[in-house]
Amino acid sequence: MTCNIIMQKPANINLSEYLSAKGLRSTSQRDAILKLFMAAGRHLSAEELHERVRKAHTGISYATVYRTLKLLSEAGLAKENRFDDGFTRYEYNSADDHHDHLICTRCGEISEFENDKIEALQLDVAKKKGFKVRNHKLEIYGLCSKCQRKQGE
Amino acid sequence: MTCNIIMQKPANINLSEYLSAKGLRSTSQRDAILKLFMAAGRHLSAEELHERVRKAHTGISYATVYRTLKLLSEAGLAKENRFDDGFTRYEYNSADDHHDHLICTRCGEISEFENDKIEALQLDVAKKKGFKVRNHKLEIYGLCSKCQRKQGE
DNA sequence: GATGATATTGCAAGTCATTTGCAACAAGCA
DNA sequence: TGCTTGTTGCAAATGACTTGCAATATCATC
Ligand SMILES: [Mn+2]
Ligand SMILES: [Mn+2]
Ligand SMILES: [Zn+2]
Ligand SMILES: [Zn+2]
Repeated sequence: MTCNIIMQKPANINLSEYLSAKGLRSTSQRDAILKLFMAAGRHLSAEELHERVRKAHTGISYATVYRTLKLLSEAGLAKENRFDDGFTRYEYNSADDHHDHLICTRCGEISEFENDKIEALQLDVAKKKGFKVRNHKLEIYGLCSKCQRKQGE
Repeated sequence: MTCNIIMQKPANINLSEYLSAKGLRSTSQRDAILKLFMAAGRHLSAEELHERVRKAHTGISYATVYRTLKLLSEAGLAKENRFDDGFTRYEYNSADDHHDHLICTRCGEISEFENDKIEALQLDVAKKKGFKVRNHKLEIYGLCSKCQRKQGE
């Protein structure tokens, strides 16, 4: 018997601990934003997250969403992605997760993949150039299967 | 006996032909910008190009550099790159050239590579998901060999 | 070579996502 | 409860890039 609910792997960071360790404060806004950020699917823009946040907790400002998203990124709870659509998208950063993205340019769907061979080949390439890799970004743009069918509509 | 001078492969497009085919006009600004764009190393921002252009031909505006860069991209003579440093960088687009980038986050050096295995594996990944690839972007960020030596300075 | 329709330019002003100054406010320790 | 200092909402600022517009230049036509 398996669990069909998609579970988010827990992050290796706890927000309240991070905050108090840094002399920062827990606020209802931060709690609300983190909660909705985790509950939401991945790859939200600040605007999309703000929209969800304001529905549940009126009065939370745009600026606070931005500031909190930056905080979460610094804390390691969020990861920033700049795809080719003009704004930054954030995704929940579960522990030790690395993946790259397939992005549908028609409907915006973003799917994820991991490929150890590609990762290894990247290191080979870098090694040949004496380059020390810190991070990388692989984005594949095109049409998802649904949108291929819809082509020509 | 080999040629040590790095030669730019010729583009498959000629600007004046492109312009007249589209009912557009050749101007001294466009000529100057293209000339300096090609002469310069790769991956220039609009600002960097404008700086070079204004040194040689006073009076050419920022807006014209931007407009010309967009024109060159549409003509297939330039390629836009959005790395993680906040602005668009353009590179001369020689015929049938595809490559990916290694970017030094300390000095900004950008080097290029091609790796057929990685390209093939990307297609495999996409195929498994029923995804039709249109283009992709692989950027490896880290430290170039020079900057590794300078670390700690 | 002069003419005229229209593309192009420089400038200033406008976009748009994101950031920031600031005064009102709230967390958390004493 | 009081007080220090971090946090918020709002509006204004940023900064890369774009655009409206009047002046100017190109080029097909005469
Ligand atoms: Mn992702
Ligand atoms: Mn390149
Ligand atoms: Zn799609
Ligand atoms: Zn370097």
